Amino acid sequence: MNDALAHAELIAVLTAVTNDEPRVMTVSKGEALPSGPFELEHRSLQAGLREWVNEQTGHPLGYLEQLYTFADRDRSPMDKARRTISISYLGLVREQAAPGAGAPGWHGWYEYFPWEDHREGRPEALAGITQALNEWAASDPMRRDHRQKRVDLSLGLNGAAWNEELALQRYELMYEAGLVAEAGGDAGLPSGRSMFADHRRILATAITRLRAKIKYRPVVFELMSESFTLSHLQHTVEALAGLALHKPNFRRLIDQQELIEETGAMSSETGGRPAKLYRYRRAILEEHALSSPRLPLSRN
Amino acid sequence: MNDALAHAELIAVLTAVTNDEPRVMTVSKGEALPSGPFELEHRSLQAGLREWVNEQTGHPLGYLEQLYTFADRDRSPMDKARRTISISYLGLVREQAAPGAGAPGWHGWYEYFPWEDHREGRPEALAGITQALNEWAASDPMRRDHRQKRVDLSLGLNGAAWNEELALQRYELMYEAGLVAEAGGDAGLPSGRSMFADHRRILATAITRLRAKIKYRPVVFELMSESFTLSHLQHTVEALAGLALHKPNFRRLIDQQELIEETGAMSSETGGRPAKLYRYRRAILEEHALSSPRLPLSRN
DNA sequence: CGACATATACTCACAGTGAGTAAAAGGGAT
DNA sequence: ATCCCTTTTACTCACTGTGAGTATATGTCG
Repeated sequence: MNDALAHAELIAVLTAVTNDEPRVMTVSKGEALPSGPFELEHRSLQAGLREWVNEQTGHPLGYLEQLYTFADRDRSPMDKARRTISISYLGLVREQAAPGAGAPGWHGWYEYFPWEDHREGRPEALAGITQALNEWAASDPMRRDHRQKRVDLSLGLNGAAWNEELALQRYELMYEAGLVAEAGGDAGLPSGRSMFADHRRILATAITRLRAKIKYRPVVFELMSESFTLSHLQHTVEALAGLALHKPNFRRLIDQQELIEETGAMSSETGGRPAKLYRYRRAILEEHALSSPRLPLSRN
Repeated sequence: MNDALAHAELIAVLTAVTNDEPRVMTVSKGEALPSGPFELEHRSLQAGLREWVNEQTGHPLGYLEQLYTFADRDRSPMDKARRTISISYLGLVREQAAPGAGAPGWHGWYEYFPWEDHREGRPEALAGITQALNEWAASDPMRRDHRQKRVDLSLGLNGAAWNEELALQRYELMYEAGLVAEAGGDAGLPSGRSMFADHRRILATAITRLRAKIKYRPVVFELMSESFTLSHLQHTVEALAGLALHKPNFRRLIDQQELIEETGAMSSETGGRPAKLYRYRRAILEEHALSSPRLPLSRN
């Protein structure tokens, strides 16, 4: 039997939100995600990553979730006798622990994906990308319709609405069309900053996962400091989703879920009426199940 | 640096639904999930698994999705110089390809998890389990309340509703309480058939994942044959969810999503009024986004 | 031919959601 | 002090989607 011996490598996407801007921890001046070998002493993969992040960054790591494992042959083309298995994780870091705006190592999500931030309307970056993808779709007479539909759905064109969860799909579409630097060409488009190997793809995976998860699990609170205002909470969600939310309805949503409680204190940060401070009720997870999509049940 | 050399092992949870019963492919007379080494020739993990399943089982494999990767030290206690990394996958097999009821290698989900099938009401198996878990909760004076809440929520007691997606949570709770054979004791409870190593845990992971996924992605159709009746479709979903569904509402749900279309033919299988046959519209995935939980958007 | 079984079609009340408006409570300028 | 500006907080209203139940069509079997 051809016994497969392999390297195991852990890759971390550590995310924090500071100043209403989602950020990711990087190394090599923002060129790569932090990664390290899985070593024999580690109890488990998760434990390995935790230890390793602590050593290297000093950031206490709260929420941690596995993203994806891959071992494509193309990734280690040099060494034919060994394969590298990469296991990627998504980790959330609390705001207080995150460094200031200009601190080294942390870069904004939207430096890498300028077209993903729709908080102030459709970003300009999308204009050029839309045109380039439309041309790419038209360029293959055989698959034209199929390609055009993929483009429309991904970018929210021709009647389709923008869907923030399709971040990974969009990146892969641009990769396939050769619009990003990692795939060769980059015809002067605002196609965002590129990264080492497939690290930007991993970041896109993390963004997609997190954008989906905030809708049905209270993970945002892993990014918030102990107490916060409702506006602050909303801005954090908006930063992650890359969308502007409806204030009254956001508030209704939050308190009908009973996720938070008042601390009693107030905040007078932003030159308007002072806002109540809230804290997350951890106990909620034990009280009642969170709403998830439902099947049409029958009572008997 | 302590370079981590490791074995890579692929584990597959292959599921089909035959005769309205969800089944999983097994080896060793139902004692283990099929697994095999990841070899150097394989292009990628996914490709490796596909090849390997084809060789071993001859079943064409449709949908395939990564489940989880783990490498706990406890799993390979003998060999200290090498670690085994296990990468598990969920695969869906179409009904027509699946063998008959008594065929070797395929076993019903609910042999391993008798308490998970609520299609005909709460199964009897839950009575004993409920009692045992309540006793377990009460046995630790310090953590009593916390434990009791976990039990109530997992099993749907004291006001909580049964949530079919908690299959993994339930198994882990029973494991923690020492009620399953894999964790030592099994005090004569109907705690289901056990499996090699942590394979039953992996199966529980697959069940949980699939039960969640059928709600927001049209994966059921990966299990159906080319044409089917609405009742057949419903029974397949019910088999997976382990729940009875409300017929009129199930139908409404399906056709308002425009997932299927009539073939024109009829089926006169089950001694009542003949039913229309339908087929899945693959094109739907390109037409409009599937509904997912939504954030309260703002229009500008 | 009538009882039975299943498929299919329609109805109705209600809760949750999208969207917008109004009032409250601070700071700062005049 | 008063008025303006900003932000928080509170309330309203129409509408759609969902839970639940009932009625009708169309076959088979005794």
